[in-house]
Amino acid sequence: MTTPRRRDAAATRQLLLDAARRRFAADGYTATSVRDIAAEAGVNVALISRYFESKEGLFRACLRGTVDELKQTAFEGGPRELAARMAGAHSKAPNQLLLLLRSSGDEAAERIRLDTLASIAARLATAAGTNPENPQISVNAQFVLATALGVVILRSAGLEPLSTADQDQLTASFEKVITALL
Amino acid sequence: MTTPRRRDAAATRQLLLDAARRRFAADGYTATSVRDIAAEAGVNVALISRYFESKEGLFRACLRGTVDELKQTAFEGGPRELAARMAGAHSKAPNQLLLLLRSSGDEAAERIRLDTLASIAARLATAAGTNPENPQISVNAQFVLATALGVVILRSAGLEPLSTADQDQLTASFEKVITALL
DNA sequence: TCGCCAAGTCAACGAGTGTTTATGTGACAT
DNA sequence: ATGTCACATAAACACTCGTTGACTTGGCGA
Repeated sequence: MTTPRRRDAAATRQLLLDAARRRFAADGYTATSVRDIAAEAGVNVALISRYFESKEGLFRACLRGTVDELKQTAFEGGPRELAARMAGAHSKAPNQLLLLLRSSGDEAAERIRLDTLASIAARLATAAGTNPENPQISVNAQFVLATALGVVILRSAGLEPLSTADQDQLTASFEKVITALL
Repeated sequence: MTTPRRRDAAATRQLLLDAARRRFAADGYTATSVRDIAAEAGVNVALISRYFESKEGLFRACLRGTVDELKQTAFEGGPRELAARMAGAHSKAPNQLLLLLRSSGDEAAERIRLDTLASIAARLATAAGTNPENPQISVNAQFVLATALGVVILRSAGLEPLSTADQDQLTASFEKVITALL
């Protein structure tokens, strides 16, 4: 095992990715400048273009990471487990979900965003065990997704008492929505 | 009745307001430039500063209009009426709700935004007739609001089948959420 | 009819944007 | 110890942003 190098391309790349995810999720794409990201990461601005080609490239890389993480999370179990998992995602990694709502104007990124959202809703519908062919069920599953996203937004906006609600309260509300819709 | 004047300050002011509402709601605050708004309104850019003092002033004016309209809409009746009213708002004036989610970075506007959202949730809770002192009820009411906002976002993003769902389908799903939570 | 003032136009400003280019520099292989 | 090259930096680029001031023009009152 080598001691951490002072000049490590992979490490600084990761620093940029982490900083960008936080900034993009918090302030949105256009409101975040590459200088903001570089400053938060503690590296030089030019490295963004070097490692990610462009600001859009950096955003796509952030999105790719989020999509990968979401693909790994399993949607299984009854409504109670599903609700608990959702509430956990809110307190653990709210940035992941927020990022899916940030529009960049880039065509490719927008398609990834939409496909990911649709995929989550579809997995929700099938996990619920209800007939996925029923169109009303699809709408209901996307309603559940809408609820989860709306909660993330309102919490990040600082709306009380939602933003300080503990995990049990979130789980209870989520469970009611899920059982009612799926 | 006078013929419409070619140079009408009030009329051009309204043109700017309408264009700004559309643009801000669709693309967000920072992603929308004053030149975009002026072009869509068909007027000169300098008139924004003249009539609204600044871009922030124009945004505040848009927000004020939305808040006024929302204050006039009544939240009364049973879950079915509430659900129908919500579904109607989505097909009629989605921009109004979207605008409440657009952050401008301006302190005053942000406070108006948050206060309005909290007020809607509170009115939802009291309209449901349940005990508003129960903290879990407050969270549930804000969950209903979160669902409504999430649906607006997903619809504006073009997520199928949600964005092409008709009013009856939306009403049915909203009703399930409302009865489950309130 | 004509002067006046509100309504609208135009060009420019400084600040901030994303990106690139030339230059520096630290750490490993020899 | 030193040469070398990937890693990093700083300065500058061209461009867009919001805003401002001087200018023009249209339409109503006298």
